[in-house]
Amino acid sequence: MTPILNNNNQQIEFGDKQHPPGKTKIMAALRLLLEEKEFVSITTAEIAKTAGVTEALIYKYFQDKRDLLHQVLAEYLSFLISQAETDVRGTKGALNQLRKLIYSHISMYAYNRVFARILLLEVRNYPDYFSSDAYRMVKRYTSFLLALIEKGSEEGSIRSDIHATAIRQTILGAIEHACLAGTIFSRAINPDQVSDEVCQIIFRGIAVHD
Amino acid sequence: MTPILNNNNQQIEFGDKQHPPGKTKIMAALRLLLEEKEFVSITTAEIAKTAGVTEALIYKYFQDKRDLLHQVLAEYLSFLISQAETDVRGTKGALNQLRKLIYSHISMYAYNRVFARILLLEVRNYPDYFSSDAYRMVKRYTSFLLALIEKGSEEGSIRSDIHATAIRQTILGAIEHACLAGTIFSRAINPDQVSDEVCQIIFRGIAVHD
Amino acid sequence: MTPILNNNNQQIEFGDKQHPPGKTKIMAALRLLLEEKEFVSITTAEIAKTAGVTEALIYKYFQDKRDLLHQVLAEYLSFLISQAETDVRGTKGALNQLRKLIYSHISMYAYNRVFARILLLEVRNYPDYFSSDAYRMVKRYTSFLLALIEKGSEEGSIRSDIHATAIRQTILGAIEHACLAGTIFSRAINPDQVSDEVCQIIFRGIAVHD
Amino acid sequence: MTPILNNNNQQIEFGDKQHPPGKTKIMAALRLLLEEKEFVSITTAEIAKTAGVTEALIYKYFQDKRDLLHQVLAEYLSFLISQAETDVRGTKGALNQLRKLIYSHISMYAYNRVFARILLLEVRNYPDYFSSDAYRMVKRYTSFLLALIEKGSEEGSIRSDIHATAIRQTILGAIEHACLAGTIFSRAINPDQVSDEVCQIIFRGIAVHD
DNA sequence: AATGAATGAGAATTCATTCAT
DNA sequence: GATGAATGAATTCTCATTCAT
Repeated sequence: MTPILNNNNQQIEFGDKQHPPGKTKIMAALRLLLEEKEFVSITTAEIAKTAGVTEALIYKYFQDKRDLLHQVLAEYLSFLISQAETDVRGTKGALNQLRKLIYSHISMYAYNRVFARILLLEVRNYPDYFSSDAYRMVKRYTSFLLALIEKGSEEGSIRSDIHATAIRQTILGAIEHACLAGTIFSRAINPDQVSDEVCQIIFRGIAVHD
Repeated sequence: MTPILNNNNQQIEFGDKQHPPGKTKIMAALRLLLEEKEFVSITTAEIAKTAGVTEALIYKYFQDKRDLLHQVLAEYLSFLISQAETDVRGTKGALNQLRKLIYSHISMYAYNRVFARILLLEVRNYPDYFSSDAYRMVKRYTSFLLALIEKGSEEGSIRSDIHATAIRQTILGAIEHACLAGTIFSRAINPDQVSDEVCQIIFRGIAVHD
Repeated sequence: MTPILNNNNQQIEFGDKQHPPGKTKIMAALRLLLEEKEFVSITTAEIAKTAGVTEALIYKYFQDKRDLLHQVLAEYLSFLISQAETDVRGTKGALNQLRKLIYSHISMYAYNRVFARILLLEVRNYPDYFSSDAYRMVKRYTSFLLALIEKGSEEGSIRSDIHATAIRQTILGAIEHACLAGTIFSRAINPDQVSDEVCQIIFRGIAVHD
Repeated sequence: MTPILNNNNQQIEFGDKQHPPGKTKIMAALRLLLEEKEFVSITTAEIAKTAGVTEALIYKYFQDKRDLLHQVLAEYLSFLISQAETDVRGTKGALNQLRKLIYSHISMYAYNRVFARILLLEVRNYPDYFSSDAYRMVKRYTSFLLALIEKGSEEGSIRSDIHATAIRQTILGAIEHACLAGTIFSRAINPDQVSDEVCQIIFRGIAVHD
């Protein structure tokens, strides 16, 4: 089993539990298999066998193998997004909100290695990802992040002499890079430490100011 | 033809011109094809045809298709490394050296899209990359970067209250993320602008200090 | 068609008719093709074409080309074994039973050249045969033969100053060598004559006793 | 190194030492490789590498890969034949001569596993063997054996109511089968024991005579 | 006597995918 | 909601072999 976990390490229940059992089993099977190998070397036969269904059933619920991957990713993203919204609602001040969001984002990778694998390594190489629902959700998430940065600029807590998009880029890059090695080499990621480091650098810079 | 270009957009000549002609043609063919599609959808038949040799010759010079990819990557990396060494030699002060290096790194991606494709998108998903010579060169490059950051800390120009590795991570993450979109969507990357943005944020932070 | 024949030249019906149609066709196709050429020069494409199925189906039912060969062999062996059991049940005295068994064994080769080809020429060179089910059946058969010889020794009809295993070895060697030339050069094997010769020599020896 | 050994475990020197060094090295390389795997899974590239020459050189001295195998076999056979002639010259009485020959034949297999592999497992499946020089040498050897049996019949020491060819068949079959298992599973063959067993059975029969 | 470079042609095997039931 | 049977189409990789030098 590879359930989806929140940043208290608790298993998430999805609202979309209305999946037929076969579909649920297939998605769980792919999640399980992604713990151990890359998507390309997972065959539909393997997925079906792990799920305890026939290969044909995969094509009942998913357009093709990549669509399955994207739907699995979308489930994770829907959680990440609702988490981000909750975070912002429960915090005051753009910088604090940003810090909270960075922490949640890193936690998501830390507790859901499969999510990290998919988003950081598996989907990007193939053009079809960029027209998937999952990608649309990513855009939604990053827009949300951008809006937060812009709000910070207006507030006066975030520098306004740098493009908000450049700031977003750097934050996301820092997060991803910090989690990439852990993901690739299956090493533990410590969300507290990593988010502190990222925030220190991004918020205050590395140069010694005099 | 897809020659390797430096940051003045000039074609690089490799010292290792001692390749047999067939090998050179094969590597050039892969570079050319990578301009237009992902590695997985490039067939060995296509590579051979483009190179004007037979498929079998690929397997004389490369262990398999991925080894070819890694060797192509290694050629780019050998240039990136020598460039980094030159940069540091020609500049004074860790921060300035770092800025120069960031600029060169981004330029390398900007002028050699194929290099960016390979390093940012194609090799990471497959475990065999991490035991390749190319990966060893990447490690060499990042060690070099780390040493530079440590030197900055000693000099007093770079904060020493943050792990040098965390700083490196953030820099590399920022660079990669900044170049990733351009690489994926084949959009131009402006090395001056991108490196300025990255340096502003990383060097000075995003928070308004009072 | 290359059905399996008993020593009255009658076609054998297998109990294991529960094969899916494609699997049956593939096995029949290989039997047919083995009438005319060696296993190595039979391609999977040829097998599929002869069977009227696609090559891929072969790999649905068999692990690889050799596994197909082993499964075809196993079908023959399952018949040989049941034949041997029948022979022994219907005859009295170890020597007579042995003679009957030798006759049946030689008949099996005589009437099923493909079986002879496979067992005497095709499987032995490759180590994987020795971990196949087919090989396990051969062991079962030769154990049965050994038990028969031991019974003869206890009865007093077979010399007990020679290892039963040595006797078995010599009998099997004599049978195989006698059938080998016929198999290789596609010459008819006369079961009556060959089994008489083998039995005369093995049972009574070649030296003139005085 | 895989030299050819006689039945005193001494290394044989061939008269045909006039081979050019490359040819000798290639034949030795094949002998060495055959200690560990089947002929089909030995590649010409491997042979060349082991021999320390280029693949092209193999085709200078041998028509093709199988011709190389046959020439290696022929060297062994030339020794077996001269050994057989020596044996007969030094012994009196057809049965004694036969016994000596059986012993030498088994010793040859016992001390030269590669020879056994080639003759018992590798050459038979392929029709081209039967038009090779090596096969002609085998025929010469078996004719020699047949003549010996016929001489025994005339002498009165060997039964004349059985075809000499049937006797020869049984003897060769017994020897081969006795050595086959040892060859396949790389188990030691004890020439004294095996030849005793074979001779006991073949010479005196297995039935208890009253 | 020997080599470096290159090839032709196949050949097994893989895998996602479909469809009738 | 699910399956058993079968396929199409490709794709990597292998390997013996050749030839100019």
